[in-house]
Amino acid sequence: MSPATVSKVLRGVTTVGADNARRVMRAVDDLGFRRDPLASNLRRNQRSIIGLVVPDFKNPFFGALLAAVEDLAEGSGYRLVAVSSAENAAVERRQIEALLDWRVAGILLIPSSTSPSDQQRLRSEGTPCVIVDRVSSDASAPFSGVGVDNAEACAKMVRNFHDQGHRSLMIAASMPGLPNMNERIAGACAAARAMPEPMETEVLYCGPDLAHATARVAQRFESGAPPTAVFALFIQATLAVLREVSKLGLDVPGDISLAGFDDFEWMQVMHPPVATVIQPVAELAAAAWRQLMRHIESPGHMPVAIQIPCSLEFRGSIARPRGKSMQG
Amino acid sequence: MSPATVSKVLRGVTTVGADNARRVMRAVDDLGFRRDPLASNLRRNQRSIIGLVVPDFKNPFFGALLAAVEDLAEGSGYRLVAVSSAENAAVERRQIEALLDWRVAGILLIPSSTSPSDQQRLRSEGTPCVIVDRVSSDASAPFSGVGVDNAEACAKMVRNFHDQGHRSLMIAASMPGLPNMNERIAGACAAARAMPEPMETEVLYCGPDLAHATARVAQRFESGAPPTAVFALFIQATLAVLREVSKLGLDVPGDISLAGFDDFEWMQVMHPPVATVIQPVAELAAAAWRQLMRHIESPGHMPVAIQIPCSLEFRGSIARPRGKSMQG
DNA sequence: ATTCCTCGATAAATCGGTTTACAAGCCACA
DNA sequence: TGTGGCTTGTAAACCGATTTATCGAGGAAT
Repeated sequence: MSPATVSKVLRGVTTVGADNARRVMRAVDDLGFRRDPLASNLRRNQRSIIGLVVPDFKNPFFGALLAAVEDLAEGSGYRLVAVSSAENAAVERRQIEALLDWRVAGILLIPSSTSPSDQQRLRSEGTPCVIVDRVSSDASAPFSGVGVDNAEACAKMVRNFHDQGHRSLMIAASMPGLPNMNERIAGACAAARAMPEPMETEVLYCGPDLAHATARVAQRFESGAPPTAVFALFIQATLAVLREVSKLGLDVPGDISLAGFDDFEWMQVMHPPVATVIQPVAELAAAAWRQLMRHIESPGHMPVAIQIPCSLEFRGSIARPRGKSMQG
Repeated sequence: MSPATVSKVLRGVTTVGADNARRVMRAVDDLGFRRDPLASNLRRNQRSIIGLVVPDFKNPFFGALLAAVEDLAEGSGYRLVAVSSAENAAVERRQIEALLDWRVAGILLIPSSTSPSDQQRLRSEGTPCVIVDRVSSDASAPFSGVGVDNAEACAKMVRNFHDQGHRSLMIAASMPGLPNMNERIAGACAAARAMPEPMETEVLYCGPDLAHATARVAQRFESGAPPTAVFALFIQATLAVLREVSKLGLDVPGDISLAGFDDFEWMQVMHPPVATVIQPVAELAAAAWRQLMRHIESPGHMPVAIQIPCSLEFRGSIARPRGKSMQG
């Protein structure tokens, strides 16, 4: 029995006799033979691995994205290899190099570095790639991007603050530079400016992690009159605000109304539950996957930019500020 | 210039002339040549991939474990491929099969299925494997296990409840069957029985996810007198208890004291902050990695069981029950 | 009965890199 | 000068699969 015949049977090619096929199958069962998909890919020169670069495995938002993409990969006969860039440009570069070494069929990248030169270099490698979530709105971007409509979602949230009577808003962002963060800030500020009654807005950059965020928020709250509303644009800012507010003995939403970003399970368990912008993780993953498949199947495809709308959950952490009646 | 020479240079073999080595390096730089580690492994018959099977990417505890293991892998020249079993025995089996197809050098498994037959089958494949976190205390286990000292940690927590004056304790577990969950329950119950004054303990099985847990906890709280203390043994139970307690207008810790398991960022932000058992993720990952390396390097190695102690954080969610003075 | 055609099975080349075996070059020593 | 040891470079086999080309057997047609 020749290896070619075995290979045919295992791939389900029909040009093999029924009795011979049965013999092969039995031998496979008996010997516990498993074919090596890596060796197979080597010969076929057709790759079946998709790389996913995530900034932080500990963030359940990225965890959910990872789980969704893994499902899609399995459904399309691909295997997913997820790596973390640890929010670090150097690590990200190294991880992408490693994926390239593996000859992945494509890369889904949630960038942690903002440097466009890195993306240009990746572009020149020729491996299909789609930028996810942290999409730069730059029209000359080398890759397709799939993100959410950050500006519109934030505008809606700001309008809600305004309609509830808030006139002073603090926007708690992470660091300058992340494209989606910039969109959120811009969307929120633009909406505030467009309101019939002016809203005083300030942007507080809170740094990359909970420790920095807590320090920055504490510093801000100690240094002057706190705003009546806080819009925390990422999870650590939400946590930092909650911590500092409770430390100062302030009441949510009595003294300060709060909105967050992303829907984490604990948000609904707080009292009051935390209002938030919900990014549709499954749709995000599905759209990103679709784009990547398209780029893999037709390599000449032009990059496109896709924005998916978010939904908003107005929960108990937002209320009218003290002293504002329903009329005012 | 022959491929063999190039290969030698790239692997850093010394039997190649300095001038020739320089020529190769320059050509590599110019052509952007990258060697394929997969093809390399194929020929060397020496695998450099470690598989990690995790029950749920959305749980930050597993996310942290994944990040820690990824670091260790990179440090040892291995590449990590993380897959999710979605808390589902069939998916877990499929994922393990896939890793075996890849000829991984070893597997770190956080089991979601409790069936020992699956582990026996895996054992017979010969691929080194270490069970992490959900370790069965069974001495005849086919693999080394690295977990935490669940029983002792839970006993300490129960002792603290007792010393604070609590005499009725509800233990909120996930589902019967998970080994670490059983250890936690057993440790807590044994400690309760061993107290000088008797503690009334009940075990509530809450199911796999937040929806089930919320329903079960709600049902329990509606059906009879609530306990003065709740020990939630997994995150969804903690969240469910917090939600139901707040829905019923009860006060933590005034009406009910609460302790959780694992340290999530939001726990310190709640008011009161949630007391909890902290599993040392980094140590867990390091010990598991060490064991796996040992099994890979010396295949005949006997399985061992390692337990790492946890630390406890007694936070504001635990207090003396109402009506209990400091004296008793 | 011979030729042609089709179908199923096998041999051999291939993917990208490693390894073994061997040949060539150089120097020293008798 | 011839032989032996040592270094350096190359040819060829190989890892586990797939693919192409080839080949033989059997049936239909002449």
